[in-house]
Amino acid sequence: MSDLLERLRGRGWRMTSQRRVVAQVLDGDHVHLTADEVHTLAVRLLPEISRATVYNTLGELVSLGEIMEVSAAGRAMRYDPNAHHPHQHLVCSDCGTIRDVHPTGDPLAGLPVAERFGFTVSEAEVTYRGLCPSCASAPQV
Amino acid sequence: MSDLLERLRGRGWRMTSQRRVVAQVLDGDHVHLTADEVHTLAVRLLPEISRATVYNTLGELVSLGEIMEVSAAGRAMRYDPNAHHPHQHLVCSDCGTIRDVHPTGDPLAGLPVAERFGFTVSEAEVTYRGLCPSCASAPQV
DNA sequence: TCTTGACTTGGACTCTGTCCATCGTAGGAT
DNA sequence: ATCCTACGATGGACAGAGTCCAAGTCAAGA
Repeated sequence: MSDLLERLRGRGWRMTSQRRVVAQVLDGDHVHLTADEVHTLAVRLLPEISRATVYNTLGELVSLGEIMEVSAAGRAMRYDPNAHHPHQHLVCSDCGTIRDVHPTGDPLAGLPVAERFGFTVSEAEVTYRGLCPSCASAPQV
Repeated sequence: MSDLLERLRGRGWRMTSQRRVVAQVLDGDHVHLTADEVHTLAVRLLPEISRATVYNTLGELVSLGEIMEVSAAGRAMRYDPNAHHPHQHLVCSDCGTIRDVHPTGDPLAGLPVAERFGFTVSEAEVTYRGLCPSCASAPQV
C-alpha cells in the first residue's frame, strides 16, 4: 500500500502527517479494523490525532475507492484495506470477526433477468455467516 | 400475517396489546421499516407504547424467526416481515430502494470447505446492487 | 517567505440501541 | 368471577458509533 500515498498525492490530496499515519495503520495488518481501532493504533504513532480526523480520512479513502466499508450488523463499521481484489466476507455471528473469502462462480449469475425488475445490476455482495472456531467451542451466552 | 398472533400464542407468548400493535404495524405494508418507524406507527395505534417495548418485541420476533433484520450500512437496522420465504435483496445504489428477490441455487454452495477457515457456516446473505430503472435513466449526481 | 484554503481539533451533539428498577397485567388456578 | 404471580411494559439513564462546527494549524504553490 506504499503506493497508496503516491496515488493520493496524484489526486490532489494534501499530504498531512495524520493521513500518512492512517494509511500506515491500514497497511499494517490485513485485518478489518473498526474506525475506533484505527484511531487507537494511530494514536500510538501520532498521539494528538483526533477521532474526527480518523473518521474523515477513512470516509475519504472509501469514496476514493481505496478501502471498503464492511457493515457488521449492529456493530461498528469495519474498513477493508483490500479493496482492489474482489472478494466476499465470512463473519462470525458471535464475536464479529471477519475473514476475506473467495467463493467459486459468479454470484450475479444466480439472479435471473426476470428477478431484476429492470435494475442494471452491477455487483453482488455476499456475506457468509456462522461461528468461528473459537466461538463454536466456547459456551455461548 | 393474522396467523402470526396464533403462532406466537402457540409458543407461549403472552398476548399484550403492545405486541398486537407491533404485529399489526409490520403487517401493514411490506416495506422494510426501521425500529423507530415501527415505534412511530405503533404510537398512532397505542399512544403509550414505549420504545423499549418495540425494541424488545422486534428482537423477540427476530429470534423466533418471524421477521428478519436487514442491515443498511451505517443506518438503522430494518425489519423485514417476509421471513418465511427465503429471499435476498436488490438495492439501488443511488436512491436506496430495496426489492426482495429470489435467486436460483444455494449461495452456500459457492464457498468451498477450504475457504471456510474452520467456521461453522450457516447462512449466506446476498445483496445485489445496481441502479433501479428510474435512477438508471435519470442523470446521476 | 508569504498566503491561503484545505485540514485538524476536540467537544458537543445526534442517532441507535440497551439496561434496569419498578409497575402493570394476561391468563392459569381456584 | 376473583386472585396470584411471573412475564411483560415503562421510561429514563446510559452507552457506542458517528457527525458537526467554530476556531486554530499548516502544506504547498506563488
